[in-house]
Amino acid sequence: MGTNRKGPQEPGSQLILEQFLPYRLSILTNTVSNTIAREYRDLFGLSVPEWRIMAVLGRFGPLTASAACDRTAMDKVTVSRAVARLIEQQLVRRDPDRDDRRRSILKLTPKGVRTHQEIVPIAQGRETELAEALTPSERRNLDRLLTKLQRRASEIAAQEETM
Amino acid sequence: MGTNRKGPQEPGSQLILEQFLPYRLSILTNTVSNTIAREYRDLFGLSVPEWRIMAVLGRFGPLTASAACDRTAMDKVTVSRAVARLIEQQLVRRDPDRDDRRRSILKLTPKGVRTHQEIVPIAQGRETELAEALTPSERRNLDRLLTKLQRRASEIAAQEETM
DNA sequence: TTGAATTAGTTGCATATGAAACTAAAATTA
DNA sequence: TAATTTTAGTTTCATATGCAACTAATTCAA
Repeated sequence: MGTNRKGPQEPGSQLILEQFLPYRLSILTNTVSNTIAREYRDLFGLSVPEWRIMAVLGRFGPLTASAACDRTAMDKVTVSRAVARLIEQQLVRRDPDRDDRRRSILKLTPKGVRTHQEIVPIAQGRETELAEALTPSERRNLDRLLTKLQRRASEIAAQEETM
Repeated sequence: MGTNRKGPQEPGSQLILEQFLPYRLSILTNTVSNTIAREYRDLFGLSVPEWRIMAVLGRFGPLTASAACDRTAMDKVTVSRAVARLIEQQLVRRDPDRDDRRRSILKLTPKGVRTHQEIVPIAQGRETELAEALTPSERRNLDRLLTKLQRRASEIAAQEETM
């Protein structure tokens, strides 16, 4: 309001979509994700959830499905289906957990390890290409800002949940 | 590489998912979008694409569907379906364009204007709540960084397209 | 113990999505 | 002006998603 220009059909307050943070984040993320998703699909036949599972298994070794959920912040349904396809493609193996038979242990197969090794540099290359739009100090800054925003966004989401 | 610690199953280079920019953007955006989407749905029965169409029509007045695509960066299919539902709900009116009969002109109905006026402050409130995680100077900074990243991301996407 | 509540993970269902094919109108070219 | 190409927008179809219900195993409590 205040000095805010009034819009063509709108006597009250304006929303300047192109400056609206949730919108800008969404556009940026979609631009980035779509590019990357296409590349993973074309080169490796992997979806983003599938690739994320590979990434956490590659980094943190054998994990249960729920640990993979935590690590990737993906829904358990999403993880369950991604894992099913990875097993089909023989990139991941599932062994029952002896101690708790509800669980199973997921790990990369040798083929999975090889694929993972191929993808990582490509993923890093894309990230570098993107991050090169910023100076090193800007990058550190972005890092801090994203951390703060994520913390706040999670708070808001959690709060909303209990209403 | 270099001093990079080697992971449990991975002799080569590592990808630290929780520091990987595309991943972080995706988590943040999903956290924000899901919260907002739930609110729009619960309060107004609108999906995110629907709300975005309302927002650009509220801000930029009567538009064709393809202008709405450009303004929202959404797919024409998404726009077409969102518009169809908005017309059903009598929030948007579609009039044929006299000059070019392939086109039609979309505008908010009076009811649509009222709904828009109700939503804008809520949307702004959420954004404020989120942005309050940052100081004013951090916000300006974020703004700049997002602009730079978006420009680069679009470049990469466009380049990829022609390959 | 044994019955109730929790947790791990999968499946069913209803909705969302986007690529590709399509219809209709307009612009371009021959 | 007729044939071709392009553009606006919709529909179709195949896939993705996520909630809710489910199964099976485990933990908790009486």
